[in-house]
Order: sequence, then C-alpha cells, then structure tokens
Amino acid sequence: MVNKQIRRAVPYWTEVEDVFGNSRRGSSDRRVRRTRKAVQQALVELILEKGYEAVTVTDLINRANVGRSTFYAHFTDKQDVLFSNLDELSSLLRLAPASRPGPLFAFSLPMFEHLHEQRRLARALLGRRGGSAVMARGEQILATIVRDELLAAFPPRSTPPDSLDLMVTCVVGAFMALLRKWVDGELTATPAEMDAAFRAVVTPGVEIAFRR
Amino acid sequence: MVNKQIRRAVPYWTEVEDVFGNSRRGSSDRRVRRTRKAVQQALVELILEKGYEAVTVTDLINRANVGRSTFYAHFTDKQDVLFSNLDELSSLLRLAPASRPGPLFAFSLPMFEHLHEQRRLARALLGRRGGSAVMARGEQILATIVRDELLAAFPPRSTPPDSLDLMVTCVVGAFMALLRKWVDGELTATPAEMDAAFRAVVTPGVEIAFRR
DNA sequence: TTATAACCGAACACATTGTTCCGAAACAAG
DNA sequence: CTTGTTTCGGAACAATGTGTTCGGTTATAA
Repeated sequence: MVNKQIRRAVPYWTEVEDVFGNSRRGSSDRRVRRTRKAVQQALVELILEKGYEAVTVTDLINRANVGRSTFYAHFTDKQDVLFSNLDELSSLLRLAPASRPGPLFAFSLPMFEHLHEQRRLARALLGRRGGSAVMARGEQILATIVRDELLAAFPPRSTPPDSLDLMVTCVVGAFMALLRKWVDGELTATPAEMDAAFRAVVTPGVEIAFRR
Repeated sequence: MVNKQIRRAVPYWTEVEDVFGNSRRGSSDRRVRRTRKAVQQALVELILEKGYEAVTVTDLINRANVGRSTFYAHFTDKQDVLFSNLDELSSLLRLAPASRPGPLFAFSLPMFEHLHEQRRLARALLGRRGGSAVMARGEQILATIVRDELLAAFPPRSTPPDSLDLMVTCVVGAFMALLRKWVDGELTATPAEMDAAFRAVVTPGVEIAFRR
C-alpha cells in the first residue's frame, strides 16, 4: 500500500543557471517544455492584465490549461514562475565586460535597446505591475557592474569606499527609475534619448567627484 | 427583527487630511484612540519583524489585542493601516516652498535629518520590508517638488518639457535610492553626508544641462 | 511495442479575508 | 450616579486561495 514510486516531474534535465543563481533546466521531454512555457506565458499575460500581486496560482493553471498538481510539480510558487521567465532577459544583464576602457556607463545604451526589442516581456517583469523582486535583483546586479566600472576607470585610492557606495547607489537609482518609467510607458523616448539623458545627468557629477 | 441601528465606529470626528488626500480623524472617544494607536503600533512592530507582505490582519488583531470586528470598524485593509501611519511623516513631505531662491534641491538635508530622528518608523514604512506603496507615493510627491524647483530656477523655455521629465526622474530616482538604502541600514552616513553625496552626483549634470 | 514518466482532476486540510450579530463594557452628558 | 449611546470582544460564517495527495489516463522516448 505504500507508494514507493517517487513522483517527480521534470526528470532528465541538464543544469543551467539563471541570473538568480537558481538552477533552471532544459528538458528533453516535449510535454515538460510545453507545460513550462504555457505557464510562463500565462503569467506574462496575466501580469499585463491584472498586475503581479493580483495573479493567483488558480488563474495561472486556468490560463495555461494545466492541472493543479502539474503546476506544483514544476514550480514551487508564483514567484518561481516569475523568476523562471528571467532566463530570457538574463543575457541582457550579462553584457558589460566592466574592465574595458571606454566611456562611463557603457551598459546603458545596449540595455535600453534590448529592452526596447523585448518590450512586452520587459514591461511585465520590470514595470510597476510586475513584482518588485525582479527590479530588486536587477538593481543588485547593476550595482556591482557600476561599482566595478568606477573602480576600473579611476584609481581606488582617490575615494573612500563608503563614499563610493553612495555614488553607486545614486547612479543605479537614477538608471532604474528611468528604466521603470520607460517600460511602463510613462516616458516616451528612443533608447538613444534615454541613454543620453541618463548620462547627461549622472556623468558630470561622477567625474567631478573623482576630480578628473 | 430588522436591525435598523447603524453600526458605526469612529463617530464624532474632525476631518484631517493626510499626504494621500484621504480623510483621517482625531477622535474624542478614548476607546477609539486607544484602538487605532494599538493597531498602528502593532503594524510597525510586525513590519520590522516579518516585513509588510507577511503581516496578516490576524497578526495585527492578535498583537494589538483587538477584536476582529473592531479592526474592520476602523480600517478597511492592512494597507489602510499603513497609510494611517503616514500622518506622522506627512509634515516631512510638506516642507519645501519650491519657489524660494536658493541652492538646488533644498529639500534634501531637512528630509534626511527628519528621517534620522524618526528612524524606527521611517525604516518600517520606507524600507525594503515596508510596502512599496509608501515609497511610490513619496516618489510621486517628490517628483512634483523637484519639477517645480527646476522650473522656478531656470527659464522654462531653455529645455523641452519631455527632457525635463527625464531629468526629474533621474534626480528623484537617485534620491529615493539613497534614502531607501539608508533607512535600511545598508548605508552608514550622517544626514549631512547623505545630502552632500546626493547633491554632488546630481547637481553638476543638471546645471550643465541647463547651460548655466 | 513497451516501460516510464508526465499529466489531469478531484479531494483534502489549512490559512486568510471580510461580514454579521449580540451581549458586555466603556463612555459622555446631565 | 444614572442613563442613553457608542464601542468592544469574540464566535460563527461564507468565500477564496494555497499546497499536497493519489489513482487513473495519456504522451513520450527508446
């Protein structure tokens, strides 16, 4: 009577790692790919319709036409689905070699351009209707990028480290604020214009602070 | 058998208005004041312990030692309690005459100072563990302040209006990012240092953009 | 073809929300 | 102090959402 069969969905998978450091997988079984994609797409649709907070797991499985037990065989949470969607956006955050000499904040333009192409997904994940978790993680990643870039561009001795933190926070905060309003459609501008505005406000202050 | 008696808690109240434009009241009945304050304090405590999202209404009424029906006689939501707490912080946002000549972004230092005094409350309401609604509203209010300040300091013709929006977004984004990390204790600095860092990064870019 | 794994869906226990009701207690006014 | 009013407490309730279990069915890969 004891059920010794281990019930595992998503078995023979190869490991991949997303921007969160979580392990994600690419399946060999067609059913698995089908189910996961259906749920992910359903989440994006529902976020754009009602906002992330308002989306329930019941909504998801109805929209995706997936059984309840099936859902929980693949994802632990609503949030798990949210994060799984980030695989597609992760490449975007991986650019920025950080040690290449050049103009400051080189990540800006490519990032705006990439988000422009993925408008729909970006809006769902990064906009106000999306959960704040994605933005928070993006902020974190961007902070290390900016920090490394500044340390590479200027001799580390010229500034006390805690002052550097303050500066990084300012720069990242300005960028993320621009980005959020842009994907939400509250700002109408081309990627080039966004990049120009960001750099115009932020760069002079940074360079003066480093007395270049 | 019909209950014609209108059951209203919180009756003979004088109107007040908070930063959200909602009407709040100061009661003459001691029981009412006692109940409201108990719930508000309970929320602050619980936010600092578990974070806003994790706090349930049941948690609130247990911590505050208040009956369930009593709670719903005073507040509609968890969020309603959150907003009601803002009365204490509202004065902080009301400063900034906006039309007085002087250094740019004069709101910055007083705001950091005031938040430093109200450390505990500020952390609960504005920090990561607090709901994002408060931050969102603060951002909105600050945006109009910054916008008015820039329009007052520079002739409106010198800049296209949509470019102004971009700049305002940058400035507000930088400030709010600093503020959030500061109240969360991720940044250790005095109010004066916070103000200096904010102005150092942001001011040069703004003044150059307006070719002063 | 066949063994296996994924799927469906119902049923379940549990938590949370917001409402209703009534007796008890606190309050303010006279 | 008495009296009429208002608030409080707390149980009970329906409604909704979550996450788990399990037996039967179907799709998949080899």
